[in-house]
Amino acid sequence: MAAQSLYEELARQLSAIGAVKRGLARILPPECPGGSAAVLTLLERYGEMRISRLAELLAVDLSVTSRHVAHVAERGWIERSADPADKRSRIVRLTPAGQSMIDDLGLRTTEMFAYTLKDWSDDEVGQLNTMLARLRDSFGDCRGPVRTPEPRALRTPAAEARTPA
Amino acid sequence: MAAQSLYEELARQLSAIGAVKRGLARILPPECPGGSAAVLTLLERYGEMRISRLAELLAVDLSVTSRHVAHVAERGWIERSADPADKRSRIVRLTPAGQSMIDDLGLRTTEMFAYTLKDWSDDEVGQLNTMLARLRDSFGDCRGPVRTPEPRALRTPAAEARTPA
DNA sequence: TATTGTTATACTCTATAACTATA
DNA sequence: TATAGTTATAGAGTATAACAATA
Repeated sequence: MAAQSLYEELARQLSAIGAVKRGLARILPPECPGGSAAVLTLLERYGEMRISRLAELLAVDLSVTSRHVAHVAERGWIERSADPADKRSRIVRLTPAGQSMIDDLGLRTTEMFAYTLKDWSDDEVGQLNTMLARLRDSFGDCRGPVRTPEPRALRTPAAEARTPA
Repeated sequence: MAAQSLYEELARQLSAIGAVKRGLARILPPECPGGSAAVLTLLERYGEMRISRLAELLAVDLSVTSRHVAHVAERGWIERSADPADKRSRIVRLTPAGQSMIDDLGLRTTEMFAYTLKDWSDDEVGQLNTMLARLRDSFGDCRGPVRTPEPRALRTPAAEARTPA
C-alpha cells in the first residue's frame, strides 16, 4: 500500500512504456508481428501446450490467441495436433522453422537492448525483470466484468480468475 | 550491458505487461479511453503546451496526438487557443471540466492499485517507477527509420523530448 | 450444461501520406 | 523549403458474441 501520487506516477509510467514496446515491435520481421512472437517465445519457454493454456500465459482472450496461433501456423512455425485426451483441444508445438524464427527474434532483441541498455548492469536488468514479474503477479489478471461502476466495488471481484493451477 | 537471456526475459516481461495496462484501461470511464486520459494527465502535470510538445511527451506521432486532442476537446475537457507567437500552433489547456475528469481518473487509478498492490511498500512502487523512467530514458525514442541496421546510428536522437521542466 | 476452439464484428491505438496554413 | 496541425486510410491488437464439436 503506497501513496496516491506513487500510484498515479505508476499509471503514467505504464502508459508511457508503450513507446518502448513499439520500439521493440519495430525491429520484428514483417511476417512476425508481436502477437506471433509472443506465441513462439512462450512455446519455446514452456514447451508444447493447449491453446487455452497459451491464452492464459498470454493473458489475452482465447479468441485472440486462436487468431495468433492461426497466423503462426500458416507460416509453418508451429504445428497443431489433436489432443488424444480431449478431442476439443489441440496441442500446439514448435517446428524447426519456428525455432529458427525464435533464434532470429532473439538476435534482434538482444542487439536492440545491447545498444539501448548498454549502461545497465546485469543486476539492474534483472531487478527490472523481477519487479515487472511481480507487478503482473500482483495485478493478477483483474479481468472479468468489474467495470468499476462504483469504485468501491473493486474490492471484491475476481481473484478467482488467478488460480489456474 | 547485460546477458542475452536477461534481454530476452525483459522482452517477455514488456510483452506481458500489456495485461496490466489493459486492466488499467478497463476501469476508465467509457468516454475517456487511455489516449484521452494520457493527454489530460500530461496537461495537469506540465501545464498548457502546444500539440507538438504533447506529441513528444506522449511519444506518439503528431497525427495521433491531434486525434486524441480532438476527442478530448469535443468533450470540453480542454481548450485549444491560437498561439500568438506562431499562428500555425495551437495551445492546449485544461478546463475545469477536464480537471474534474482528472480527479475522477486519479480516484479510479488509486483505488485499483491500492487493491492490487496492497502488499507493495511506497519504496517498492517508487523503485519500479524509477526503473521504468530510466528504461524509457535509455530507450530514447528509437523511432524513425533506424531499423538498427548499424546500432551506432541510434546515439543521436531526441533526448530533448525529455526535458520538460 | 460447460468447455475448447473458431470466426465475425467492432473498438482503440498507432503510423504513413496527403493536405492546409503558416514560417 | 520546412514546420504545425488536420484528416483519411491502413494495420496490429484486443474483446464480445455466436457457433460447432466435444466433455
